[in-house]
Amino acid sequence: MDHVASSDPVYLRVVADIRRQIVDGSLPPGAPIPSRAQLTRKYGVGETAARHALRVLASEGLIVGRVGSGHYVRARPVLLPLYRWRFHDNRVPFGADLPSQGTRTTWDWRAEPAEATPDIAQRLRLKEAAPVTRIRYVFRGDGKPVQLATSYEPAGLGEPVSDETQRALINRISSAGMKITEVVEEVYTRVPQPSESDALALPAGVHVLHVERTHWAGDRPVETSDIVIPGDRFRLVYSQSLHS
Amino acid sequence: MDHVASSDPVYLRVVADIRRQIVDGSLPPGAPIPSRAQLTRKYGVGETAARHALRVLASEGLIVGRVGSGHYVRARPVLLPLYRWRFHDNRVPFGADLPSQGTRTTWDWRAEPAEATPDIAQRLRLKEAAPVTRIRYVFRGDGKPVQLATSYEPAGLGEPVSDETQRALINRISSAGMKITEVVEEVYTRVPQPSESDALALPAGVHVLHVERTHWAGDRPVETSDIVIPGDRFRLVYSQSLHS
DNA sequence: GCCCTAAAGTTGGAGCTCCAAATTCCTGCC
DNA sequence: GGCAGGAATTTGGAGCTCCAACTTTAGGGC
Repeated sequence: MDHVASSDPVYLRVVADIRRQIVDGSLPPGAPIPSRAQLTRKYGVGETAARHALRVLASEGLIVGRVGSGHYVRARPVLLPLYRWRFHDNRVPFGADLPSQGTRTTWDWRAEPAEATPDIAQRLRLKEAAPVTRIRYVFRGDGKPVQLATSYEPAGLGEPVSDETQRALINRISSAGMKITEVVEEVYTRVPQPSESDALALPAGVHVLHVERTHWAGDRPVETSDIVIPGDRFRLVYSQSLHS
Repeated sequence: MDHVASSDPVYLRVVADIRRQIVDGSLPPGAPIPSRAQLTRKYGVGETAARHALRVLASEGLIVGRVGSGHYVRARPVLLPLYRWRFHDNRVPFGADLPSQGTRTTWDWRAEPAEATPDIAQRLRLKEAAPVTRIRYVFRGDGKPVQLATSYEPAGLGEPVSDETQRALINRISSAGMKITEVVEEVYTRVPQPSESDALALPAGVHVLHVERTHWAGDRPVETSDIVIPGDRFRLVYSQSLHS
């Protein structure tokens, strides 16, 4: 999952190892992370690498640094609940332009049980061949199909959004001057309400995630998924392309 | 907006200055960022600070580093379209427990025009007193009001999601074993489809953002907004508490 | 047993350096 | 004029160091 080649930067080796321990539970919430000095000894790396590793993990939200004390696994790791997300495969294979604002839009969808392929399983953080729900959409602009979309989600998440709901969403969004393809699949996940047992006051809040694969007409496929938070109080981040 | 106090780390000074130039356009897409060596001279900081600043900006997605060449403003900055987000003020002032799964849930909402207070304006990245839409929600669990929510969004984003739509969403989400408060306001923003003029193949994808302020019953107010992307292909990130 | 103080440890900022790999640019040769 | 090759830059990894601010721990005195 995390495989880091030996040719990769050493700090990534450290990151991957600690992250693995956090995810698999050997480092439970609240557990202290070895200090900079200890990491240099343990992994035989320089202080720069140890530092960099800790900074990456902290920026990932997996650990928290407390000045004078140390780094700790976040008391309420925000990682796990977010493993239930949805993967959306979004295609525009017709070479057609997207329907412009005001175009009458219709669509059909059909949900069906399926098994997670290795590809999908990895993205949804499920085991291979785990039960998933595949939802196929055909979007039409003025009657002409302009977009095919296939969405995968872990089985049991519930019924897909109904036709009316989706219509309402699309109408709302297109009235906001955005395009139809902005209607995407999303998974709402909430970290439970914060309590005083939290190591830090940070968590809480709502996470809305989306992973998307887009095949644009007349363009090379781009498989990305990014989430961006701008501004000075926020970190602005994007993920890398899924495939190169 | 970006104001960085003089007591703040110097690398943040550099970050803020370059970010400002990118956002206001003096550094247009594709423009080269001064190199490490130049930054040290220009700002009178050490190489570590210059480096750190560039890394932060790169991790924010505002610039791209090309080995051997330099750092450049991303051809398609992902920052601007995302400034249209929605702020959600979420309250549970009744001391009541949230309705558990299966509880019958009803709610009312009312949208009204308003002017952005300094507080809201800052979060929505609008000018002070800019027109916004305030939407007030009352959520009821088995008839008893359990949650008040106030949502602010830039005016003109479109009508709020209708009652039926919201009902459908809530039903869907609660059937997935999540709680009612997971129904949040979201803003869909899409970066235009990538083209070959992009400095890098990265952009594309969908951003779903949410800023939330939660006042939990019997708990100190927590004002946070976080977005998390787990896994090895993703950076996992959260923002800081909005206040302290 | 308790409290206060001092020492030790830890983070995070900041400085400097060296190097490999990649890009750019310029010079000189044909 | 065109091309090739080498020099100069630049990024990104990695190493080391010093220090202020803070936390934790340990010890000594009462």
